[in-house]
Amino acid sequence: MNSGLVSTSHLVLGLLARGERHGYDLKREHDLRFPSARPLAYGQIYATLERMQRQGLVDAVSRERVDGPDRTTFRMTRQGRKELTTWLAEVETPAPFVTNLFATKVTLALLTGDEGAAADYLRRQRQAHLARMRDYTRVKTDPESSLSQVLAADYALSHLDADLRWMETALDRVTGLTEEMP
Amino acid sequence: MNSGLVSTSHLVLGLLARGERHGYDLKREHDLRFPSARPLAYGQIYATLERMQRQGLVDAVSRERVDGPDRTTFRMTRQGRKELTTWLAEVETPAPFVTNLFATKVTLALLTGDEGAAADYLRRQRQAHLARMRDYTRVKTDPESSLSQVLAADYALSHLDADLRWMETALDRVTGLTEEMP
DNA sequence: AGGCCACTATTCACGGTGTGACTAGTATCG
DNA sequence: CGATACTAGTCACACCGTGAATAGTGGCCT
Repeated sequence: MNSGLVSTSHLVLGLLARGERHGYDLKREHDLRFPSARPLAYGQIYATLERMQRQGLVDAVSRERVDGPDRTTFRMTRQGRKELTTWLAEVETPAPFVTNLFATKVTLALLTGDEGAAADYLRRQRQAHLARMRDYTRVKTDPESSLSQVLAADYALSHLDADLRWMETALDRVTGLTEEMP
Repeated sequence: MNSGLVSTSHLVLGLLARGERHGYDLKREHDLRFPSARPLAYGQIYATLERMQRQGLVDAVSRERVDGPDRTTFRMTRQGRKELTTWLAEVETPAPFVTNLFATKVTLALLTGDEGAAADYLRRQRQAHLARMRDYTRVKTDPESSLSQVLAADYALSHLDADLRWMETALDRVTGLTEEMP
């Protein structure tokens, strides 16, 4: 399940859909619209814009100075618009492979022959997840929380819970395994 | 929730824990141990090994020819062993931010002012998820499936279900929104 | 008046990460 | 004896992100 990755280009494209923007602007708009999302660095935006320009998705409109240093304004090209609508309509096919970090760690721990380490890891990881879930639950019940924060918390909670259920069964299996050993 | 990323170095380190290996070997062992995982390209392994060597995590042991082209055998250094055990014991702190691809798409679709597209996307994404879930359910009930496949399917299913629940509420919200419009 | 800080806006060098094409040796099979 | 498949690795390249550096403007405090 890697269906959690958002390409920076598409993000920028989406933010440009409403009109011309310069890099600094895009960054602030991003932070405003996606407060709970993965942080986006300034440098990242400029680098992405340059790549997108090379690919013909955006155009540098103007270069002028308004109360401060020079700013370069960008707009979507027709091709960019097309790419955006395609992407927005495109269903994300959940990856045909499964990336489960916990399973990988446990498997590798067992491979090195250390069942104790595997079980220990699982127990501590479970504790960490439970703690994180308590945090999100607090966000949900906090009347100060914004709607988008509550929605993000909901999403996070259900995925943490999914992880947790996997860990419980794995733990049963691993401890069962070690107890069988003489 | 980006707790689904496995760094290639750690993976390689784990596979090297049982003894010396050369790149080609590592690739095959990976495919054997992690059949449901993200595919790992040969080139990726060699590149990773080189970086790890630079970082002092592995050593090139020997360079010899055995029934075929030259092969370079690698082994973990003491530092590599240490890094591995640290990593294996290290609890993954779920990211402090939430990456929700579906939410991002819907938000951007709404930003461009296209509620229809947003709702439409959600409906089709839901269908895709349901289809994928049927696939995994089939894997689970298939007596031919290996244990690791069943476990992977379990994990995938619960996460797909978590996504699905998020999409259902989002869909209610978006369609409610468009119906309010004149 | 002078100094400092905060904000705006961008650039640059660099490093990790992965991809696809290519080379090259050996074995096998018809 | 030629084609093919498997083994093993190299290389050039592109993407993506980071942190530091640069540079202009305005405001505030003393």
